[in-house]
Amino acid sequence: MTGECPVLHVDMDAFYASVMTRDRPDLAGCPVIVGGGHRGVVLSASYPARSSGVRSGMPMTRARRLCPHATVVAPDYEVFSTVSTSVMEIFRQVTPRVETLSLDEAFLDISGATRRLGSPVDIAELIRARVADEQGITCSVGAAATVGVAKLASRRAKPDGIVVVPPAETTAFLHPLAVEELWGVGERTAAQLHRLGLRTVGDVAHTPVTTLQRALGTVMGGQLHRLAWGDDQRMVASRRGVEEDPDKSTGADETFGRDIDDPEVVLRELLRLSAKVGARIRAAKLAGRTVTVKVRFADFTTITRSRTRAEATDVTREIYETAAGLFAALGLQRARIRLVGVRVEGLQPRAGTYRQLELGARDQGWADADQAVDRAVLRFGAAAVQPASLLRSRTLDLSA
DNA sequence: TCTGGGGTCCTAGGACCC
DNA sequence: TCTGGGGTCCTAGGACCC
Repeated sequence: MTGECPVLHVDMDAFYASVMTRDRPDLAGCPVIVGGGHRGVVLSASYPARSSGVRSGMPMTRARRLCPHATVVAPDYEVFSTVSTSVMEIFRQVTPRVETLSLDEAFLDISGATRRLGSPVDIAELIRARVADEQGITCSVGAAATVGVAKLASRRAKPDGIVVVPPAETTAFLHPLAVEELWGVGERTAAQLHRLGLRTVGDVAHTPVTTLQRALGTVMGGQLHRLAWGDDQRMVASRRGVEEDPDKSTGADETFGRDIDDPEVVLRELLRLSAKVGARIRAAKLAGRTVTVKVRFADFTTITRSRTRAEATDVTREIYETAAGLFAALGLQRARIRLVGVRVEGLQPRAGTYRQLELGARDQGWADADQAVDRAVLRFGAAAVQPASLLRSRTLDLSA
């Protein structure tokens, strides 16, 4: 059976909450919620908090009501990222075939590692022991023949466990599960399936694929039907270096502390977000052609407007001017705005100085300004450079 | 004091080209 | 004077994931 379950899915248990509290013995066994901001949501909750009904994604206000005694901790993404890097390194010492899904979970193809390290259960225990010893947090592991089943198995294993699903037991494992357990089935799709009278994965499996496709679309319908039979061809896609596998888009958005109806404030925020996105794109040596602005109104309705430029850009000023133009074209008359966002899509590698030769003298000035900002941020940190100064003076004041 | 922030993928209509 | 069809790009929205 060693060769029958070549895919592991490893998932940290309550990752953010575990990391934030591992050095706090006083909080062991206590309800802990990672989140914050007065308009925020729960990012992660410890298991004692979950037993009160707290879930990630839930508004903080509701979480506090459900679990008034919980300790609320602000997230520290630098620590999360450091722990994540170490954990992924443990995985890579087991097999080079690691597909990172997020900071706290990954697929491992262990088909080449069993001769050296033993059965899937042996390997899962090895990983769990090392993660616990070296990082002080627990994780759960699912083992199966395919990524889709391994992912469901690890959820079944939580917290702090292992579940192996051999191929012969796949349908017996899958079919009793609720449809919302399937990867890709969220609230909306689950409601659609319920309307068809389908509540379990087995129900989906025994529904003609054409019926599913009529209700959910060709791709989704076909995918769900295959998943319900544990039939998924997708292999573990070990992510290569970022050079070969860059992001397709990058963006930033921000919910205001309170709803805003002053266009000046919105524009200043668009500039700040454009600078943030521009800096990220330049750091990754990318450039993108499509700029998208997102606006969420007080009633939570959300719209996007995008424009594709003739040439890819990584220049903050160009991103900002495109974004500001899109926002102005909305013609909003003091609408109450909850959130704005800026995203650059269609990212492609930016080859060295090619871009700069294309620029006119004025634009070259903005690219130079960006480089000065990037250098200043590297030396003094992001707080040293206030993008708002760009807006007001149209020149870069490094003394700011 | 309901509802974050970072992404990916799919759909659908219209423009435009051959 | 009654009109094809395929392919690609662009835009907007929606669903989903962590």
